[in-house]
Amino acid sequence: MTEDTTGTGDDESLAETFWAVASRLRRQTKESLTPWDITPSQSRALGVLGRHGEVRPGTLAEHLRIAARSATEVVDDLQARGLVERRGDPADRRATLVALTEEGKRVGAAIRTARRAEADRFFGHLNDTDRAELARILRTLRA
Amino acid sequence: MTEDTTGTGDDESLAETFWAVASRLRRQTKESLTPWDITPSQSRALGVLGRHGEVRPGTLAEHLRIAARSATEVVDDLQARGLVERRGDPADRRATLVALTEEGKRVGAAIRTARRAEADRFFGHLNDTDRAELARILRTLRA
DNA sequence: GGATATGCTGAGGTTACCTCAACATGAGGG
DNA sequence: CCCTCATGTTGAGGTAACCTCAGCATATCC
Repeated sequence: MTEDTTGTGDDESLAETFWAVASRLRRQTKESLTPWDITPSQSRALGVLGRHGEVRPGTLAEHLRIAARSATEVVDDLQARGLVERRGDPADRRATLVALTEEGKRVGAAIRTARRAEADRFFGHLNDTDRAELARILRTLRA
Repeated sequence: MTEDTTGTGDDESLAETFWAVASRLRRQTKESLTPWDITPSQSRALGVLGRHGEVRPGTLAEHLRIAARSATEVVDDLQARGLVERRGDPADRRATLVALTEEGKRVGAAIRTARRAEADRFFGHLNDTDRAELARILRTLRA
């Protein structure tokens, strides 16, 4: 009853396996970003900005599913690297709008390409059917 | 070629979706452990110890897929909570063996039960087929 | 126009990792 | 037997990515 004693396989549950995969993906993602000296969370923010144009920090936070305060931090870092800029929101003087700079757009596009290649490498071990299945199942779980 | 523009779904890639799910799972896992004041990584270590009996920190690190130094840290925390103890390895005086205390075994078992329930809640939105598919696909990716 | 809500950010904390280097011990060669 | 080299653990110090709580400015509504 002591379940697997099959050498190296160290999974007990779906969750364990999930985390092992997550860990692997995180490492690889991080590595694929080294040319730009950008962290994964910064790159995710660039992605959102690329897709949505200028947004307020709070909105960015929602898209990234993190606390508003944490979005401020990511924006700080990106701004320090000259990839985004803050403008006052004309509609609400409490608020700020975050937008990509020209450099930010260029880097964002380059990263998108690289990430796609990286994802292909990572998820490329799967055939098309499995990849589609995985996507579908994950979307269910995301809700 | 700009793929989805389908409203609220903020996914660009499989990877994005994956991380959204990971984030959700992490929060839920963390919450389910609050009764014991144990962090997720500590609980993973307890799991390994429960399955493998006494192991050296280095071995523990391999199972957890982290650096040896990081395993030391986890063991420190567990020891401070009285859940594991260190014994000298009689076979090699450089080495240490980490083993569960009685309390550690009890807590480990309780956590295992709770985690199973939590995983059921999380992955329970899936039907059996999807759950099996997910497990299979993740195992492929873990390699 | 005064209470209350909203948007952002400073301060400070946490978790889970990492690397690098020190130190003790083990193991093999000469 | 001693010397070199490998191995196991840990101290020191660092990082990314989050968090909460409190403060300030502005907006909104009665």
